[in-house]
Amino acid sequence: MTDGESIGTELDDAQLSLSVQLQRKLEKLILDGELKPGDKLNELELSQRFGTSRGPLREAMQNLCARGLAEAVRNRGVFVRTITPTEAFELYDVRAALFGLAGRLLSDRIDDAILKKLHGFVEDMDKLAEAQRYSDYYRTNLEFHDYLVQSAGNKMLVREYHSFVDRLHLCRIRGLVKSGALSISNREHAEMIDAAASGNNQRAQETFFRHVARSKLRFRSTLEEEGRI
Amino acid sequence: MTDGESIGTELDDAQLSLSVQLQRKLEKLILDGELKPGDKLNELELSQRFGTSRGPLREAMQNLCARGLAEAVRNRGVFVRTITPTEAFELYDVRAALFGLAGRLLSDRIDDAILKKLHGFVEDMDKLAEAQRYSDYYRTNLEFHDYLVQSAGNKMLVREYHSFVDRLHLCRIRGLVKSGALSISNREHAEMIDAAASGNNQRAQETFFRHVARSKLRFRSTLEEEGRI
DNA sequence: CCGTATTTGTCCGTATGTATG
DNA sequence: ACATACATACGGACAAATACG
Repeated sequence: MTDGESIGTELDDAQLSLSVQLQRKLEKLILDGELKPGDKLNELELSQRFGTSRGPLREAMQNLCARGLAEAVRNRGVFVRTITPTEAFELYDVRAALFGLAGRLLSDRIDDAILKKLHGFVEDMDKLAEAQRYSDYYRTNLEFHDYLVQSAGNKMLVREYHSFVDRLHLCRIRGLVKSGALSISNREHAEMIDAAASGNNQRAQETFFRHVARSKLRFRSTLEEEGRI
Repeated sequence: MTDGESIGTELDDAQLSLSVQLQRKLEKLILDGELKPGDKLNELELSQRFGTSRGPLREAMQNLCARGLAEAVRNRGVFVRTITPTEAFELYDVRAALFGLAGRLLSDRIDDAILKKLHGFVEDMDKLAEAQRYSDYYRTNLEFHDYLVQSAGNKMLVREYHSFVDRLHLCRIRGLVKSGALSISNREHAEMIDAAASGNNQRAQETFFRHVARSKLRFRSTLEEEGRI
């Protein structure tokens, strides 16, 4: 297994229908910020760009709409979804609830292997915080949260959680990119692990929930500082 | 306002794109059980049945796939989603988390008007339970839960909650259609209202969560009795 | 292995609606 | 207000790939 995993994005063709392939490409364009909120998804332009006809492309765009990454306006076209601050707050709350469930479920199935891996994440992030390597911290932080949700063992939850993380991504917030926020945030991570390891369902859920709730508050502060609210 | 609300399903045309209209019709067919899990959605047959071309129909089917009500198999077609017991349990857990969030949010904004309406629902259901009018109880029960989620004031939550309720609907469980389960269930409803009115965030969330968790247990029992597990 | 049916994707035509000058 | 240009929405016909009997 020299590679075979990381390809994924380029050569997974073949098996999937064209509309699904297009859907993923569009998704990538949006999440990478190449297509920004409010941008129009021009059928002709995109179909030529991808070398397909308009049919599959329209199907892909519909798919994005259903998942909340885009929205269609009758007779005007499809646009990248614009998330208002109010909607972002709503998304945060739902994400908190989903993440809380992850904590609750995880506390019922956590074992030494998971625990070890989780502590590894936190140690890594501690070092990255100290070294002020914000970008790496951000990435590791995402992986840490992903791993937590994955470990809860509920596929529906994983799918849904990502759906909300993706939509929040439309806001382009690297909220915690300042000063000592990193180590504070990482202290919360350690608390979450303890809560999950305690075996106390409800406590784990609440701890996980509040972690995202605090992210929401930080996000709100950022918006206020930027005068966007 | 003699009517105007109940039409909705028939004459909402005009404004919406054809693919959205078709999506709703297909959704109705599935949720009404006219199309059962595993059934194939034949493009030609359906497009003729609805009097449209394949384009909008395919877009509608993609939309259903994105929302988990159907699934597409390359070069074989689109089929109504089959929910395995395992998946159903997963759906219940996520639904519980979403419903718990509704309780938490509701406890922050509940007022006399909402409280009165909620108590009205419970009284109605008490009467229906006594009269053993199961079908009416079931419908009112759904309305009650919908109203709770609506009242939480988070549109993203409403949308997501319904998505999960719909998918669970694919299992066709009228789980609580037996004996004294109704009045027991309704006692839980009263407890939920009290918890929401207490103003205690966490308690409300937990109470709401456990209500769905108990539904999950009842569902599991039903499956076991039917030997499906 | 072959013939049929179905799906998938493409192309073109037309109508309708929106935006722009 | 009007005309033009452009994009979308929908329909229908066609070819290719694949599944199934």
